[in-house]
Amino acid sequence: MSQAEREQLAERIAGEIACSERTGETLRKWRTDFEITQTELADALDVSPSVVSDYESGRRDNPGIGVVRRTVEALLDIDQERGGRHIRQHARVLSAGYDSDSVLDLQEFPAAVPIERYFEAIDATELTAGDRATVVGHTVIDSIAAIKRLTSEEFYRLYGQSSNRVLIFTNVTRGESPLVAMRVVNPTPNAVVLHGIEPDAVWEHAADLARVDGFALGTTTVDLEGLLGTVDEQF
Amino acid sequence: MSQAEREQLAERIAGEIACSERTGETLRKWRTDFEITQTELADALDVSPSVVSDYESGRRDNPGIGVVRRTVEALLDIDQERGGRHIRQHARVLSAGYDSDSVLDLQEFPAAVPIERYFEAIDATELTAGDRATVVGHTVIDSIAAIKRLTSEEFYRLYGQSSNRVLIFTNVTRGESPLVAMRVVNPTPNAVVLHGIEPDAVWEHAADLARVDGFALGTTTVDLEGLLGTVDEQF
DNA sequence: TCGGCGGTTCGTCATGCGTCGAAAAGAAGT
DNA sequence: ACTTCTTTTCGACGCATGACGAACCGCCGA
Repeated sequence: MSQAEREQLAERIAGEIACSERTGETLRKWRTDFEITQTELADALDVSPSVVSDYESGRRDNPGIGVVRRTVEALLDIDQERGGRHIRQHARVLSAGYDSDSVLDLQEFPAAVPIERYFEAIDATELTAGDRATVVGHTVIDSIAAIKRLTSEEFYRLYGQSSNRVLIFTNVTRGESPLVAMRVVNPTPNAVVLHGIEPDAVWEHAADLARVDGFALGTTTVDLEGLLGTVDEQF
Repeated sequence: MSQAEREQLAERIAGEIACSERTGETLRKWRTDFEITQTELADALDVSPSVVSDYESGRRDNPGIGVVRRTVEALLDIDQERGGRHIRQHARVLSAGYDSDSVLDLQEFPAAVPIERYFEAIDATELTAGDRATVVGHTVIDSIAAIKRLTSEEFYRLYGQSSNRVLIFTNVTRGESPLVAMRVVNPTPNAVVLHGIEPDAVWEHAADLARVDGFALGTTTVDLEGLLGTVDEQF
């Protein structure tokens, strides 16, 4: 996490907070995203915990940018002290030019990983075996946020440059739209994982579509934080 | 300029302002970038011009985020009323995933443009003719900001995906580093333009290097605003 | 059942933001 | 030199922010 990357990340978070309708909620969103308690944040900011609560609950709307800046810096500082897992994760997404509401993680593995091994690690059930045996990275996409927020150029970039990777879609109910999207893009990823649903909840044609394009298809229900942690450690 | 793009742009600008050490200067930077006077901005915000001046001159450090948000919105509104040239320009850069301090513009032309015609439009002097006859887009890069701010991944993306394009480098003294960079990347662009220097100020080996990789090389001294306007209109 | 921990609510107070308007100083054009 | 437009400077003032601390609520683990 270079200095430049850190600054970019800080600006993005600060921008989101500053432009948010409900500052407090956004502030809280980022604190919880970084897995930091109000008390810890308050300590880092050298203020009383009630202050943090007051901001987040919106008692003061329109906080000064100083508060926002200091808060963001504190979040990043704390994460950095703890090894910088969240910073790294967001920085990866950012430096690839995406928005971390839609792209939850994006990672290159140092070496190719057999798909079975990957599925095992994230505790996925395989619905369809694919033609290609390994993956070299993964991209985790919030399917709803992506549909709503990405521009067509970004879509193109995101899906089109995902050969040899696994795409994980979160926030799916049956997996219909991700699978449809995969039919449209070219080249296709090596594997697709639908997150948060059971195998029997999957859209009936999903397996067929996966077969047509020759990618592996799986589902997993492990919680996302855990999933990302595991992948970070194992590959 | 979709709603989503506008919001993203707003967040970026707001983020930069919020994280800036000297808020006022950054506020001013963006206002002038959008070619808006203090008076116009004040009108849009429905406050007296002195208020705008006070912010920009830093009489109040630590403005509330409300001020920042409203200001950014006003800038975007005004530009939109005027046709949205600056918004479009920044949005193009953003949706390609770059930072508008380093990448000043990025544009796809509807049709391939002969390099001579492009050079003519931007009033460039050709130093070396290239192998390839046309370009399909241009990318304008602040060479110093790029060197200082981009991550290696972004560099790779920026230079590597620029085949069939023209790269314009601003903020050059002799054009040494851009030309060296071009030797390293692959594929190379179809043309390179050094902005802001006269032909005889160009680094002595520049033409040779351009010849090796077969791209056209030129210089231009027209001011950047004008250049971007012209390209916007003509192609 | 009782701490302990994370979080919320609220009364209180000083400081500084947000705003105005008037006056004046620069920058351009005639 | 005179006008016009943009920007700066400054005194003034009300009210919101930024802060504290004490009290309080829910939840969890022992």
